[in-house]
Amino acid sequence: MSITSDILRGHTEAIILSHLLEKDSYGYQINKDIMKKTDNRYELKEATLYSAFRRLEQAGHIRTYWGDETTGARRRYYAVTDSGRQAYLSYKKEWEEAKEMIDHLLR
Amino acid sequence: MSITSDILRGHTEAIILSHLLEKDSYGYQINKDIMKKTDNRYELKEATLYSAFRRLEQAGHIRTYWGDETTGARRRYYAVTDSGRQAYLSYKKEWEEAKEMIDHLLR
DNA sequence: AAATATACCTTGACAGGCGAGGTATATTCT
DNA sequence: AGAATATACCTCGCCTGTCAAGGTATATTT
Repeated sequence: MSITSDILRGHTEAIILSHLLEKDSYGYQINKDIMKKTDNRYELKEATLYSAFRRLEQAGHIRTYWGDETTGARRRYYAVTDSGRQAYLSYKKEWEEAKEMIDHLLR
Repeated sequence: MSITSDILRGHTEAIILSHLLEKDSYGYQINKDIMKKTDNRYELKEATLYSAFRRLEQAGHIRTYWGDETTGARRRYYAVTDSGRQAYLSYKKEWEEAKEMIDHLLR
């Protein structure tokens, strides 16, 4: 496993929540968007993405609904819940703290 | 597993290398030092610490020697090798990049 | 007709973190 | 003197997030 993967580990859910806070979206799109946002430096792998969706839904942080496409493949959309908004803020705070700590420890 | 643990995951080796760059040290001491450095907000658990030592030694990033204590329990000291210095710099650079990326994705 | 793009999903392996347990020596407390 | 604590080392086996590999279905492009 690359170092990058391990450094990014644990941020998946926060990244998804953050992205969904902008607007509801679906798996395939999120995957593409993250790659674009990072200039292809980071790909949120599909298997990782879907297992994160399951955890987030299980925790009540997101809810899902099917899109009403009349053409093309069906899309399962995800939306952040109130609980998800809270979780995002909590994650964010934790990240700020962790960032400071790691910076300190790696000095 | 707490969120913090997952966020910290993957930084263990870098944290150890960084610490050893200051001065050679041994397991028990490093464990205490990290706790002190972080105001007890983060404990590098012993099992985690020792498995990281094994990996670092395996990779040639650290070498070990026994202390010459005439009293108290014996101490196994660890020292960073040239390869370890390189690895530290590489880790550090990756961290700076990852940090920027996560900040961007969590915006 | 075949290839590609869009879109969903599951399974099983892998690796790092760590709880729980173990050993041994020295010091402090009652 | 005996018990408890601190110092110091270590291993085993579970847990969990990541991801390679595989699968399905529809629409478009070649």
